[in-house]
Amino acid sequence: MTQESPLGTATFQLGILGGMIFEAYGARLETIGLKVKHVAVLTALAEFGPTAQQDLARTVRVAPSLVVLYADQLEHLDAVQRVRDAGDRRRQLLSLTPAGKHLLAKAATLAREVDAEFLGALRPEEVQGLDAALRTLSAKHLTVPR
Amino acid sequence: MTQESPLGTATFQLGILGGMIFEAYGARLETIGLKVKHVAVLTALAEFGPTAQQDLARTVRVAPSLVVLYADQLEHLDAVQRVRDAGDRRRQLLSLTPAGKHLLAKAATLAREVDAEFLGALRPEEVQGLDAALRTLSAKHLTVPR
DNA sequence: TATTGTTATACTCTATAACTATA
DNA sequence: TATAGTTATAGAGTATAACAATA
Repeated sequence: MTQESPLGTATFQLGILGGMIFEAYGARLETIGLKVKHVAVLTALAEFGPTAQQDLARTVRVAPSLVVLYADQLEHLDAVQRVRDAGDRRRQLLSLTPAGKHLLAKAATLAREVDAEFLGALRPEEVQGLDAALRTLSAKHLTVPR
Repeated sequence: MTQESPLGTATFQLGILGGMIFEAYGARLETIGLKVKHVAVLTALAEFGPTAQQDLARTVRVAPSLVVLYADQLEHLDAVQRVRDAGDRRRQLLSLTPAGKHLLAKAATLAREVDAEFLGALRPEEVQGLDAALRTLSAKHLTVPR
């Protein structure tokens, strides 16, 4: 029998749950003046070290002009520094400041709070199953496009 | 040791993966003239039967004015009908037409294609684990607010 | 007076394209 | 001439508030 509704698909459920989770996360991030995209930028910098804005645009999958905006706002919060690349003076390398690392740690704490809130309904073995699947999916899909 | 990045949290991974999945799903839905929100409305109608637009707004968690827009567009596709509630003539009941059911079935097929594409990297037991967790989470969070 | 659906308006987010400075 | 970053502009999406019809 053909399934006549998308309700039971992983696509539909992951999409909707992901949206709800980011909504909840965004609400908590407001308390430290960040949005989810800011956290994505900070996370990329922590992961890859100082990075040119153009490269960051590919990593976070947003237009280069948006990276300018996020960088401006994060610089305003003293979370990142722009440093001219000595070798190629067109490039601005973004790097995390100590305040930025601190902010990222706070963002991580808030994310774990949302984890607890949303995953609280799961039994331990379900949490394990979810984590295992997410690990594999992240390794496959959360990569940096070239 | 405190985890200094949100990268490993379920919140971060579910949010980003959910966004990527809906992006891929949206691209496929274009081929049948729908967006994800349209599918959400159609799914709700299939699940709950003819529904007033105000109630639909709560179910799909969007502003009532947006339901008007989606209903207009879906009516244009002959996917839904507006019928005045005889008992309360202020209410417009939205109901699925045969064409709407057909469209929803197509949307379900496309969702399963995205499932296959994204979950293809998972081993069978990981798929099982993910499905079990999603089922529980959907039961908890994908409910209709009162 | 309250509620349903609708319309009008405004705001947020983001993409595209033009501009500048370096290469 | 090509590329990195920036700025300007425009479009999509959505929320808020005002309005009309019905209760």
